[in-house]
Amino acid sequence: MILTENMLSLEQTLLSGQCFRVGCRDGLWTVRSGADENVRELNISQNDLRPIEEDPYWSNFFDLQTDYEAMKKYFSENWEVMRKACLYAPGIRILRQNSWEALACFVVSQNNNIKRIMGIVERLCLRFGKKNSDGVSGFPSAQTLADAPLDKLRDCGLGFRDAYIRNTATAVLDGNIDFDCLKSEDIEKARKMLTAVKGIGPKVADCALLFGCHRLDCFPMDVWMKRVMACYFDGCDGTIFGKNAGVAQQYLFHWGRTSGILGGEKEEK
DNA sequence: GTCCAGGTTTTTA
DNA sequence: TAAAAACATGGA
Repeated sequence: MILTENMLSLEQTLLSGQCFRVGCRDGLWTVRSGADENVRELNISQNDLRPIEEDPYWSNFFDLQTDYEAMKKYFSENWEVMRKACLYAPGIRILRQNSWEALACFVVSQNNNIKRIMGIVERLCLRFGKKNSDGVSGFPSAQTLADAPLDKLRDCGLGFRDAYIRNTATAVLDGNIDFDCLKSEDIEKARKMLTAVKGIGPKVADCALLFGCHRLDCFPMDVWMKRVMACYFDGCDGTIFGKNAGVAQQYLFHWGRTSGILGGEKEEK
């Protein structure tokens, strides 16, 4: 397979607010993913994506087995606004991230901005995560964060989210949150399993399901998506887009937030 | 100094 | 029930 930029754009995918352990210097992207000593690091540039195609872990991470061309075609043929959003950033894909890491990161994300989220997540990894053989710190385990003193968590910049992170970690340890269930259960049951935790509301739950469990039917409604849906889709919810609504959501979110169409600011790099 | 950030919980009317 | 306030933190 020859991966074109229309099939995978590192910038569009990695900076669309779905993952937080990512950086770019002089066109070289660094991506880290995984918990504790299982963390992996990828260094890659847009003009040579072969390391992704040749490594099963990263092929899966970037979801290469899923046909985004077909989804974009379906969206574009049925909604003129979707056609614009798909043309605006055709290289977006939904990453297959570690479920626990994604859930915890989106708990951090509430009432927060992406730059700060990235900093907090990095400090959590450096302070609490175990390193792999290359010395890269992984995302800390649920056990580690459940056991961490709240003031040590807060030192990472979590603010009022410190207890939310602990609650979430504890729920995972106790089996009240079970990722196998989240991936297979009825979507409403999965949502309830998540929102039972104090600190996880409907938006964070949907992000955890879409970005951490690859539940493509989930359609996180943040302030940007509410504006997009109100302005261009007669106030409908995501169900109009069908079983892959979450993918439509990501194209619309990125378009609405960074194109200036809604009067939004351009995303800083 | 004020406002905001891919929200959620708690309080108030 | 529904709307408003509170919640930490740092950058604009």
